[in-house]
Amino acid sequence: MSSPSSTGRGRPPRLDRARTLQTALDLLDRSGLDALTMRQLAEAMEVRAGALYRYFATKQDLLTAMAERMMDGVADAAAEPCGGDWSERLTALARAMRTALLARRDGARVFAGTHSTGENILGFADTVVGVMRAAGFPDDDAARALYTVANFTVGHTLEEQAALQRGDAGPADPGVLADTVAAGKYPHLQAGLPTLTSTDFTRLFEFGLDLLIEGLRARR
Amino acid sequence: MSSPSSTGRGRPPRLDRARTLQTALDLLDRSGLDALTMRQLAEAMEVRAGALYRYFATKQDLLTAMAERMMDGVADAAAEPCGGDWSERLTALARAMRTALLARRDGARVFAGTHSTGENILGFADTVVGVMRAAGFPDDDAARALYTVANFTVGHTLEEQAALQRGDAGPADPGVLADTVAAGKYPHLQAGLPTLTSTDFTRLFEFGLDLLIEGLRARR
DNA sequence: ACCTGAACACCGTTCAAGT
DNA sequence: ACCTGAACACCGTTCAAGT
Repeated sequence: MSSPSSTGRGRPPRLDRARTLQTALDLLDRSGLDALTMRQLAEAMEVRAGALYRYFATKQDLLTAMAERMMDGVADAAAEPCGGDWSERLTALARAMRTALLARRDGARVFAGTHSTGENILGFADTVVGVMRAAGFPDDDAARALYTVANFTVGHTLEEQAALQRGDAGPADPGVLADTVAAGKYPHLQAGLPTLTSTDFTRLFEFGLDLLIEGLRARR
Repeated sequence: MSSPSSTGRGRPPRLDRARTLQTALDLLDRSGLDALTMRQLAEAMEVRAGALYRYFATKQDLLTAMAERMMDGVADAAAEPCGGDWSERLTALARAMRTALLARRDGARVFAGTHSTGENILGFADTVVGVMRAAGFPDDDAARALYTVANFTVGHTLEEQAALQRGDAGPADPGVLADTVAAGKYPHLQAGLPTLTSTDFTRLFEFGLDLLIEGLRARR
């Protein structure tokens, strides 16, 4: 064990993994992913950028640890609907994942850009597959359901946070879209305009999630 | 009209939007998104980086144009299943989108990071909504179906290309996962291991797409 | 009109040297 | 053991000046 702060020898460290991670998450919320640089983080911790590399080998490692931490407690959502069947549990898990990503600025982008193998995501994955197996789904369908729900949730939340950051009112920007569509081309988009520019991302997410659940029900 | 190369005055330009865009796409395929810098692109075009800004106001604008170009012809996929019903057409459109993103290195990342309002994506969106409306779906469900299918497709392909770039054999890396899972925790992941480490991303995509189609069928 | 040269204000990362 | 200082090899973007 030659990892940092292993014994009481030497100066007490001004840095540690946990505090660095927390400061990084705070900085993410304040400034967004593009402004989350090793130098800005170092400044927030009152050290030089080089010092951070004692605790995270690369910035990618830091981002992975951030993604892992975002998923803290998400798997517990399966236990919430006590008497719930598989569909209620799976719905609760997907909602909890979206909520966790939405809870931090650029949360979906951070998650999509990393590949954690920590206990929070593995625990989440195990829980989802477990719910499906307990419901009688074969192992391969249970595994595929995990990916489908997770990929949809990430894809949706990526779009949702991007639209929020762009300042769009809803899934599509009303101003831009209305002008283009009014020209006469895209008649179907014109018909869908109220929904396309609606602000209700939650309803959009629930729609897609419901499709997946119904599709799984049909397969069972 | 004071845009570049408007009249025959002055030196013939060594640069233009179309050639720059094509070179950028070629460079993307050769080097990947992280190595696609304005300086590297300029070098490939034998100019200095500053010259590119006469044709694209920002790098983000260039990436948006790249994403738009990737979607070229994707909407045509709806016409392919000639006698097909809405479900076959929607399936064809989703497959065509995934194929288009897979066709270029980091295609999904480029697409997810931009927000084109060009005729290729608007045409794609209009076509998808049109297929759903023609099938009798109400306008709001048609619009939501578009987002659900698109967000799932982007989310899936993002994961697929990330796994390919990581060199994983399948959706999850066998080596890493097998070790962690063998420890005894995550019993459900252990059961799903064959599928989780399977190399068949196409099958995974088709599974999710089928769930969405079946969910839509149930709603209609 | 189109491009160069040079700068501005940054990046992630490394590593000898200090304490 | 832990951090600084300084460097390396880059970024995106701007803009006066050349041709």
